[in-house]
Amino acid sequence: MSLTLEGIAKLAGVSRSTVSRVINDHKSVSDEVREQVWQVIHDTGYQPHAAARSLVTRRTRIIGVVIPEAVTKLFTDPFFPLLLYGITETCNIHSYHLMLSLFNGPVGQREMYRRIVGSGHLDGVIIASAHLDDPLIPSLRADGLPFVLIGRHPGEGIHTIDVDNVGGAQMAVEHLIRLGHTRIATIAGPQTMSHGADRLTGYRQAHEAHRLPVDKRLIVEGDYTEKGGAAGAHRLLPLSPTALFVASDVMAIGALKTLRAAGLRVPQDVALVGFDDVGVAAAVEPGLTTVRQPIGRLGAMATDLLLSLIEKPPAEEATAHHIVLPTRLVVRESCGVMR
Amino acid sequence: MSLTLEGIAKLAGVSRSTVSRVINDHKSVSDEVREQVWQVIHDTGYQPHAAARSLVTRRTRIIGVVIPEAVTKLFTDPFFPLLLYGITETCNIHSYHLMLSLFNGPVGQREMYRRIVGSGHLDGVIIASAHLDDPLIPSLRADGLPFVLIGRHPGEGIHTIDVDNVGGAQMAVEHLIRLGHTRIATIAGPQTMSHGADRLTGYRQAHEAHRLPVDKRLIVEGDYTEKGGAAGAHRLLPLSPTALFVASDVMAIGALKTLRAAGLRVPQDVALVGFDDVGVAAAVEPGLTTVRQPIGRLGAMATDLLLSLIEKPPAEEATAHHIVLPTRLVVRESCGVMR
DNA sequence: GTGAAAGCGCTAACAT
DNA sequence: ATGTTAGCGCTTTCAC
Repeated sequence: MSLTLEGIAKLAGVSRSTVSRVINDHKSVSDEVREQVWQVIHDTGYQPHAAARSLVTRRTRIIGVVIPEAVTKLFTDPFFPLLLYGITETCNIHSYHLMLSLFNGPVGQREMYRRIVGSGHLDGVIIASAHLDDPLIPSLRADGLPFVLIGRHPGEGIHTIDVDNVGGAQMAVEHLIRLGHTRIATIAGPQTMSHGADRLTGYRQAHEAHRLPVDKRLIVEGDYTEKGGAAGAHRLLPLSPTALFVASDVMAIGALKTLRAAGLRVPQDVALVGFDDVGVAAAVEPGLTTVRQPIGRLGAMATDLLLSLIEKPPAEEATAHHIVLPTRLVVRESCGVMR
Repeated sequence: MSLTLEGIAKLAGVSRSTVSRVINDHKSVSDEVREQVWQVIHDTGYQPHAAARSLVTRRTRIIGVVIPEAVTKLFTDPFFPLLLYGITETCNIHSYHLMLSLFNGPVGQREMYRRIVGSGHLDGVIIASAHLDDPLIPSLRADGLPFVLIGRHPGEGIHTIDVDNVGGAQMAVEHLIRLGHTRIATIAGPQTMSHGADRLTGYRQAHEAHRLPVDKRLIVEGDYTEKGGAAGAHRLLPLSPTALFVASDVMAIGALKTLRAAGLRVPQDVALVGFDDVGVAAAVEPGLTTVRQPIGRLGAMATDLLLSLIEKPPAEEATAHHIVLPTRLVVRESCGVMR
């Protein structure tokens, strides 16, 4: 494959420029010549050299996906695989490539960032960090590289896309309220991450909407691990809530185990709703009512948005997109009916 | 960042070549000048343009990771996330980048392959396909692009790396045999994939080693899904095996459910050993004895091997590497002791 | 509609 | 030890 434009040109009996025009689908080439050149290209299996092309077009057709905090999340959570899947699907459709960068937390992040962004490898970046104050974000803005953030962010003019964490949580808790529960506890996620904060907001909004007071003692914060869920449930049990809204899949598993160990039945003794980051909890506990999130679509839409940003750069300071994908409640027996 | 070598050269009062030498750490530059140039580079935050560099060096410092059959596996199986994690770790250490390609099975694979490999984007590729007859492999060999296959492959001269599926399975089954079991059934994986075949081989070898006959009816094939595991167990129950070796994590969960639904206790009625693709089954069922595989290290070592292939191309037809990482048996109560 | 020629930013001989 | 020069393979004016 050390065939170049020049080679094709010779074989087709035309000039480099003509072959280039054919490849890039320019108008001004006679149908006859175009046909012929394509023939040669196909016969030889020629492919233009990406680097050479990038050098002049300043485009690579590569987008980056940056996932900080890989260690902790990647194993436990099928969120990232699904997200990646959605992203690659869309990349495949549009003939883009995907460069994946995983970090182990903030250490060396700054330097990694420079390596990734500074080398000009990327046309744009998807950041899958829900940290509300991620240091990458100001850097990216400064560099003027198109990027889309998965999650929410307080900053201005940042394109974000997220599943509806607030709405999902609210739906879940309202469901419990409608079943008659009034002492609904929650094991929330980390409040420094947007989904953690949002799901708690939803919990609060549900109470407000139904004029139910929020008992702060019924709110504990977990860390999205099974252990955290178990510990959270442990702290909540003495307060004898009748229902429990757990802000993540994996924590729900932990909470379930604690409940069972305490001899409590679900939903007879404690009703339970989880946030289904993708089905782990539901797989373990088929009866679990959960909020379902379209993670694959999230990845796909993030990519679509990014590509549109890349291909038609928005007019100076056009307003940023903030896409929110609806979540839905999958009701199963774990909520029971309040006796 | 539209600063170029030329710019740095001017600022430092030297020529392009000198700056280039400094960047590429060539010997022949006076310490004084070298120092000075680095200063300017740091001050300006200059980074060489990757495409321009690649165009002349014919190196991109990007490796590809190709995962066919993404749809089916990616969700269910934490194998890929862990593998990716190991790979990125190693890439980070060596300042390589990772391009991820996921396919949905063979459709369009050929064309995707050309896009990925033909464009010259990649210095090498890791193929995470255990299909014994993956069509990518001959193509890659023909192209002369360095690649490492995760899994096993019948072809000559192919660098492969895998966890010890045969040994792990054999260890697991021998453990059951030592506990006194003689009717050990297995739910095997797909026999068209190397790990599927290998784990069954291990099962057979364990029997041979202990001069135990293999009852073919006790071997059923699953598809690595929970459903497949449940169905497999269902087919095996009438044959009343005293022990069960399940060739995958997820299938073990399915099998467990079937056993329970049938009112059978583990290990009292049926002893169980699983193949822990990463802990899903063990998480669900903490008492489950499993074969543990070092998937993260698998990714890391695959990358190390690939990079060494890239950086010092082996002498014409040096013998290929076939690395096998040991697995170990994590014994928990699910094996019980044969009464 | 087509070709000739100028570069994109870098590295690597080749001079000095 | 440093500068000069010639490309790497492509796109893109600019002529014709």
